[in-house]
Amino acid sequence: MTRTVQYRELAHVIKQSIDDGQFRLTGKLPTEDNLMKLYGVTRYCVRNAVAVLQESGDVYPVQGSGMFVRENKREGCLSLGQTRGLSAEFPGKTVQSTVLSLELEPVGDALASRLKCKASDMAYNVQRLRLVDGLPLALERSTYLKRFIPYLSEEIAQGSIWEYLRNDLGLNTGFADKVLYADRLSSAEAEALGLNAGDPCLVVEDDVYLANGEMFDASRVVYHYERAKFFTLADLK
Amino acid sequence: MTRTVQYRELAHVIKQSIDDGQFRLTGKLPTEDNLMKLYGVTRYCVRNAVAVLQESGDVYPVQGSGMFVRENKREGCLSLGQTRGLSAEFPGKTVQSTVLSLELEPVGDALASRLKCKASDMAYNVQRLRLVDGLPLALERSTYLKRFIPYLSEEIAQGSIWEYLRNDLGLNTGFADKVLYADRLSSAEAEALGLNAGDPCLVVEDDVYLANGEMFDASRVVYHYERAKFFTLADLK
DNA sequence: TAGTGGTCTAGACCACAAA
DNA sequence: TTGTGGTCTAGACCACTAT
Repeated sequence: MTRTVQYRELAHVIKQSIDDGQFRLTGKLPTEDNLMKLYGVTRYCVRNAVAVLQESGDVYPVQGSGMFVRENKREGCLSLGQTRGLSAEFPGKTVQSTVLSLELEPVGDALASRLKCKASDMAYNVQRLRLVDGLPLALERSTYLKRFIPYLSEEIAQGSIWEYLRNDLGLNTGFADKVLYADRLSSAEAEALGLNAGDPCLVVEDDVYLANGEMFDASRVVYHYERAKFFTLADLK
Repeated sequence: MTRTVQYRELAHVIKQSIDDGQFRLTGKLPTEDNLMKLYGVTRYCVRNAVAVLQESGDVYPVQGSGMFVRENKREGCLSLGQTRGLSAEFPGKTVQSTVLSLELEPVGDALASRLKCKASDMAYNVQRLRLVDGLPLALERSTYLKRFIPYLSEEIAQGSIWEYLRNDLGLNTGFADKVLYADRLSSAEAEALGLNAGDPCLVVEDDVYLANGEMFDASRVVYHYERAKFFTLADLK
């Protein structure tokens, strides 16, 4: 008998079935009763597994009727709700990063309050131009507290910092606060993105936290307004 | 003994306590055990109540340590995750709407596929300028299927359509798909918002669904880029 | 080692939808 | 009326944190 978490695994299996189109005929999942029998688990596990899929927007419930399959992404749009790094957003495409600068320096007064740390705390400041299939998509400036990210190099920054943090450093990421707004491009930003100063842009500012609630990253990303659209789900309950 | 849903009520009570600052000293909720004893409910109810607060971003869990209180809104920002109408976003301020047009007409080919209905289906098309404390914040064009919204008037549209749908029509709203991007203002849009043609703007396109999964509203809102910022939470698990 | 949240079992009854 | 998801009880043991 396996003694691992059952419901996450079950959620994954069901998600696979959805992607395989196994429920396309009815548009909904098997009943909880059937899922219990199919996978030999209790109702608790089934409901937990389905709850995972609800949160990710893969299904929605209709009491008395069933769990219906739902699209949780949009063609050509970046996902806002579940950030897993830009690389994960473009499965078929080439995601590259040009590292414009990478420095280890004190956080400074301006960011210290935002990062809830001392101004003298050390941090990696990274500036990258993110390219998708060779075209500039976004200009990113990110500050990682050294306390949590002990090492960062230009070579790593050229790839996916996100995957490095999770897979190599084993960082237990938790959640992020995001602020979005439209603005005008500065001349420096415009040049990097291949646009003109004053052109529109979409700005996303992230405060990123570990699972234990400690903030480790503050970032500001300026997106090319013609190439970046975002998709997200909202609950209206 | 009340036979109503306990956990929603409990969630509400806990939320009140949070807002009252009762957990400010420790920064976290009482333990599950204590909540059980405090409110005389089982652990199931406690965990469900806390799960509600987790989803809304009011708390986050740290296994072995506690449920910590978290900010789920940002000063001067609109909430993206839980739309309850613009009026609900500005508790202290005056939210007005100038109705630019309101017509009952067939959906037409362009919107029919998006609304998953026939082109001949009737719908209310509403255009409104949303003002906060007298200043133009956004220009909204929304299409409501008559099948679900049998009546709509200019008087209603001057107030909160959202509250009308929920409180008066008793509509059981479910969820919304949102697409966000930056763009340039057309001359008509610019004039309404008090800006210049070609200026940046933030566009939000919504597909809004009932709890049973039927889509009843398609909208496009163009926001004043200097006055509208959005705040949202992301899960990184 | 004690405290705290996470997972799981095996039931029961309620609320809503569809036939 | 039957099927299906929603709420609830009363336990048990596991995993992680803090001391």
